[in-house]
Amino acid sequence: MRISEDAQRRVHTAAAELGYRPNQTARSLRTHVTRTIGLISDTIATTQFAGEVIHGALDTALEHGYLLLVAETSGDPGIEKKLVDEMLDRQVDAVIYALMYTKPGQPPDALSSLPVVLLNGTEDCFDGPRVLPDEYSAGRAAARALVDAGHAEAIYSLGGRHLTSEAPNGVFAGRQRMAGVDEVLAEVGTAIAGSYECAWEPEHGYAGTLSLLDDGHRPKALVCLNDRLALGAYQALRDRGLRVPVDVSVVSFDDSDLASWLRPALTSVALPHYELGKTAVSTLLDGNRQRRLVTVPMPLRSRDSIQPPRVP
Amino acid sequence: MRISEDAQRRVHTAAAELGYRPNQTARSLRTHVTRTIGLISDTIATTQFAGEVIHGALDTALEHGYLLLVAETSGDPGIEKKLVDEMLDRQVDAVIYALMYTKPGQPPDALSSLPVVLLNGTEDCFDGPRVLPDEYSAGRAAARALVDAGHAEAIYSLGGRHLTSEAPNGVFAGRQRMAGVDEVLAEVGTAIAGSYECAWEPEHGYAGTLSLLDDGHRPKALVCLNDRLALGAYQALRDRGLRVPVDVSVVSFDDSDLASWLRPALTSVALPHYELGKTAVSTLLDGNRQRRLVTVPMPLRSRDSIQPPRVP
DNA sequence: GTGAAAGCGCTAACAC
DNA sequence: GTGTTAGCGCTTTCAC
Repeated sequence: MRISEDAQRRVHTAAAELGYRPNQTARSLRTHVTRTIGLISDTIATTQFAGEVIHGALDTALEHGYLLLVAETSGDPGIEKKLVDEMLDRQVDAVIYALMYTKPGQPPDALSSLPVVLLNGTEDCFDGPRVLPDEYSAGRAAARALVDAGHAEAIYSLGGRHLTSEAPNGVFAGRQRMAGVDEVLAEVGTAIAGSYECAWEPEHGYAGTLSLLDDGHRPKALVCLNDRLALGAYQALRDRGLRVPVDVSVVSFDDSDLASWLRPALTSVALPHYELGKTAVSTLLDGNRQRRLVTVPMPLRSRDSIQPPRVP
Repeated sequence: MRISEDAQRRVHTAAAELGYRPNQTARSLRTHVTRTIGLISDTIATTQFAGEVIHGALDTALEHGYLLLVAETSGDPGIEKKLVDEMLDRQVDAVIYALMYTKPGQPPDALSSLPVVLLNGTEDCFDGPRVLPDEYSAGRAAARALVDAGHAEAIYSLGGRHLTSEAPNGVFAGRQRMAGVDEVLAEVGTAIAGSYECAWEPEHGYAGTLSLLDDGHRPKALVCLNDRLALGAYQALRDRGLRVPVDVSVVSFDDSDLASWLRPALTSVALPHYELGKTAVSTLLDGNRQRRLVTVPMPLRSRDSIQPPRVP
């Protein structure tokens, strides 16, 4: 100790008073760490998804002194390349490569030099951590909610696995959710009475519900594969004079704003956007770059759209 | 020219082949420019607002070789301070200080040293460029849509200026929109038949519509101050056996996803989130730091919720 | 015009 | 341990 404690303290107070902060740029040049994480997404706009993901990611990043460079490719490989280059130029420490919804897709090779976590990507050839919502358990939770209320018969699915001409195998979330639903129903000795396969948009929910009804089906419960489908279902049921939940119980997925806006308020299994963002960052920061799957629970949000089936 | 053109070309091709890119950190240390813009928002999550704003801001930023450091304060001054410090440490070139919805609020003093544009802030004591949606013209456009369809009588407002006990003067958007509506109606020699003042959430839209109806009012047209109120209004009208647009025409504001999901699809004056983001960045980059107001048009999106009034 | 050298603000390595 | 120095990769300045 060549300088006195007093002197040291005086320097520190002076620094604090002057508001001295080390220059991060200079520090980065020397150390090659920028304390900045890139968040590259295919689409941040269309859905409410992104906002919460960013929020969760940012909160966790900030706790560790990191900031987020956020960008969106719009699915355009040209933009993606430019974005990746710009981020590399700025020497981001790591990247979250996020997809708007759970589907195949993986980060470009240019990113292979740094830590990357794949958010929402089902591509299992990606050689690093992937974080995904636990869609299978979500399906189980939805079915459980119905079963626990006493439902067993005439349970229909609206949306199903999202089987359409463009996606003949459906979508990942659909397959997983339906697998969970089917399993729980099987466990209590029953099964889905019918499934209307379609794209997960309100108009198909409306059309699907009408088509079910007009084909003579009499659903006592509807598993809507997302809230937008449930919106369509509500409209159709009302048009046919059926009441939710008195005549038909409804359970759904996503827990978007819609779920709480609808009347009766919709019971829905939440897509945990915020947690997904948090988990992506903490997975990135835990130092383990090994290939693995990190799964985030999807909690059931119980509201007013489920009640025990009426005995005829 | 000491080196031959050929040598120069060979160097350039070699650089391109090796994928050489100048180190932005080193460059920044030397030049004090990072080609990075900070986007600080009070809330990016809750609303779909943020996604599109970020998208627009990013697109424009990228065109100019800039990237976006995105952060959210959650309205917490402590977080805000930390965020601002972190951004200052990283030497962002400029900052967009954005508010989730149009209201008072201004950037902290710590940012006064660099170019800032205030997005969605009504605080006119802020000494720099502000960008705001043109709510007044939006009000005019909504009223015009009704008037052009032949409406003049029994036009009610739902939501009004958002007069509540917490906000006794309402909100900026409400005051502006209603001013525009009132003016257009006055121009054609009529006026609002009544206004239901409330917070702009679906349940109030529902309650407000019912209360209007039950008080003996017979609206032929409803100006809903946002789409969520319109959702509530649709539910209430349906409950009372009134059809949109046959019995009641509806026009709304925001043009959120809801507007296209509702049946009949809702005519709504759009909040141009994407354009707001674009405009914020281009305003930031045009070099003019003077205090001024940049206004972004709100376009009418015509759908199926307006038709001429029935003659009794 | 062209080439060399200084230096941005910091930290890691190195002598003492 | 503690003080000094070299150098991160670039741009700008200044000699030539």
